[in-house]
Amino acid sequence: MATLKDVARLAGVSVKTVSNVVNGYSFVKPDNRRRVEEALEATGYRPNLGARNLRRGRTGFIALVLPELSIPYFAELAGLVIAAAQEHEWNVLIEQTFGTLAGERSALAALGPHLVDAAILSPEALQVDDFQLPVPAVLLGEHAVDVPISRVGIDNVAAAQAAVRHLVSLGHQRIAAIGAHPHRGTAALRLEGYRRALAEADLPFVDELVVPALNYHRADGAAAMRSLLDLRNPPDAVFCFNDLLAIGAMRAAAERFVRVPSDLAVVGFDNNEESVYSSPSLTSVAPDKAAIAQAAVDLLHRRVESSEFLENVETPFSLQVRESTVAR
Amino acid sequence: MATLKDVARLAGVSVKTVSNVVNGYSFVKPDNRRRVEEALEATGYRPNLGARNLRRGRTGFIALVLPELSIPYFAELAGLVIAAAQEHEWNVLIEQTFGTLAGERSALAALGPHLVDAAILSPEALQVDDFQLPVPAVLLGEHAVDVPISRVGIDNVAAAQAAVRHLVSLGHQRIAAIGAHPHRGTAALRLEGYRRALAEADLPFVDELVVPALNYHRADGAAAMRSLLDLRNPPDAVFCFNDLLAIGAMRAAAERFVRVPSDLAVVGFDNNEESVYSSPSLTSVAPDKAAIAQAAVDLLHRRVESSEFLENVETPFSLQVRESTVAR
DNA sequence: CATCGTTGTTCCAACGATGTAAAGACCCGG
DNA sequence: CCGGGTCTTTACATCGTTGGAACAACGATG
Repeated sequence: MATLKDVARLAGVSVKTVSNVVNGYSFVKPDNRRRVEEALEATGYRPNLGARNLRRGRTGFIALVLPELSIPYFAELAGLVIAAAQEHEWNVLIEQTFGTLAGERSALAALGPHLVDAAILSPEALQVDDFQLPVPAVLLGEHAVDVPISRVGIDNVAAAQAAVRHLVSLGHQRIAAIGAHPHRGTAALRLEGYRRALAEADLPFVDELVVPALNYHRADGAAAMRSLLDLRNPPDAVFCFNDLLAIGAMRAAAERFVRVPSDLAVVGFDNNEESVYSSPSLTSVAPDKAAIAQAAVDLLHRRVESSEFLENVETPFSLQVRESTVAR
Repeated sequence: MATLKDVARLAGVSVKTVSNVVNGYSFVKPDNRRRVEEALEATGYRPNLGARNLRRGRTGFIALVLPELSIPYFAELAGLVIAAAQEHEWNVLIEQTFGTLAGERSALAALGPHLVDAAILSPEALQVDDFQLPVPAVLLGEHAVDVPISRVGIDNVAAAQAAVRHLVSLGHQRIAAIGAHPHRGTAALRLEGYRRALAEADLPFVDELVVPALNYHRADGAAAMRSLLDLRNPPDAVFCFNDLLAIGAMRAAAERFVRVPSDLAVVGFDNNEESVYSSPSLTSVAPDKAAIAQAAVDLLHRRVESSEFLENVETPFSLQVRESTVAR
């Protein structure tokens, strides 16, 4: 593989002159520039990024730390982050934590300061002490603990409130919630939005209608729904804290011959592509994932470039109404 | 951040001795070793991977080039590849091609020889000339063109045949296929499996029952299904070349009040998690994705270490029978 | 014609790690 | 106490790149 030295020899100039041409330095004689460019062409020179970054003190990578790629929300987000990072000539390194404290800690430990320039984190279990990060970072979504790191995400309270308001507006009275979680920050906020929407409609907050979910997988949604359907007085609507829970809930409902939406309205959260094609299709809170990815990457880029302190960014969301809350 | 030099100064030895301790070189006096280890501990030294790799001529990264992370199959696979790569101390860099020739070419161009040690490719449009790769590579799945690169994947013909055989065994006579594609290698093989299964059951191969799909998204499956349902004599079963097509097909069927599986049996391919929870759940060919990821990474590792030439690897698959082909 | 400022180029050091060769410490037998 | 081998450590060069200083060439200025 050709190095600067090879190109320099071929063009009959010094290594530094070639470097200057490659990096767009202005003061190079047209004649030399031409010769260097020809030599670059002839050798097919590509800079050794490792060496360049060693010299520059940068790595050219950012880390994206998330629970699991098999969760559609994170897969979609990862795709968008990769695309956004490309604009800043960053490559993305994905670390999976599987939502465990140990997984998150080991992911953070792995990203030594020399491996990445910055990190985008989507933690679920980390504690305050863990946030001694060696590089600039952004948190996606909320987190229970209060740490001085910028956050990017939607207003979870307002989003949940909008979802439940929608159910209220359709006349539902016994509205359940699936996805309460002891440590997850977003869960607490979505629960708060649920609570507020009930309150403003003068509906009672009923403990038995709020079902926890330890993981946010389809199986957890199905299990939670089964327990709700077992109640003496089951709900007529359910707000799930993510789409996977909702898909699982709809599945459990179908198994009991409970019809959605006529017997039970369902709202999800995340607006996965999957939810558009399920039968029935799923009404869902739709965070602008592209905006989240873009904001997170841009924020990190400005932070790395200028080390300015940066605020949190609130991205927009919308409610996508589909069949699961209105009759076909 | 601490470097070898800092540690050496603190321990009162040369840089190389510290390097020797870090790399487990045997001949270090116990006394020095102890002092170095203390100094390592005290400084919290972490090697600069960029510098190490510059010296060693390796990068510590492999590329995973795939169409799109928002396609569940590739997201799940990516997660498994990341996990498998960790065992060899490799980090994974994901490049998305969006299934276009331009996208694939630019992804290949991006992975200069200095960026990654090896690459795992899942191409859909590349042509023979494009396979002048600067690093060892593995192809996932088949590809129409014949190039001297190891492949890892299942026997697509046999898998498709098993799927269609299953439909035949349930008594279906007019079995359609969705997903034919002019350039995609896997599409041709799955079509061949379909053809063979029909032939061995003495069923006719009917042109109008084979529907192409340019992309393998849910929308394409839905469109294809609609065209099949518009036929004067619609099929009583359909084999889709991936699960997304099948999900789309089931959705289109539901919209026309065609019941699955009683009016129409559906089989998919890939066994996405999504397919377990759809209503009805989807019968699907299940490639062993973990085995594919593991085999691809291991093969590359051996190739990089020893530069031995390596054969293709055929991984196992199974057929997961679910509600879409049997009555609930 | 000496001086100056601008422009263009080269040389050298450095980023942090490791391979090599050679020097130093140590122990043994003679 | 010396020669010779085995451990152990060190100095140095090197990977490919870039920043900075030094230097060279040049026309313009006084």
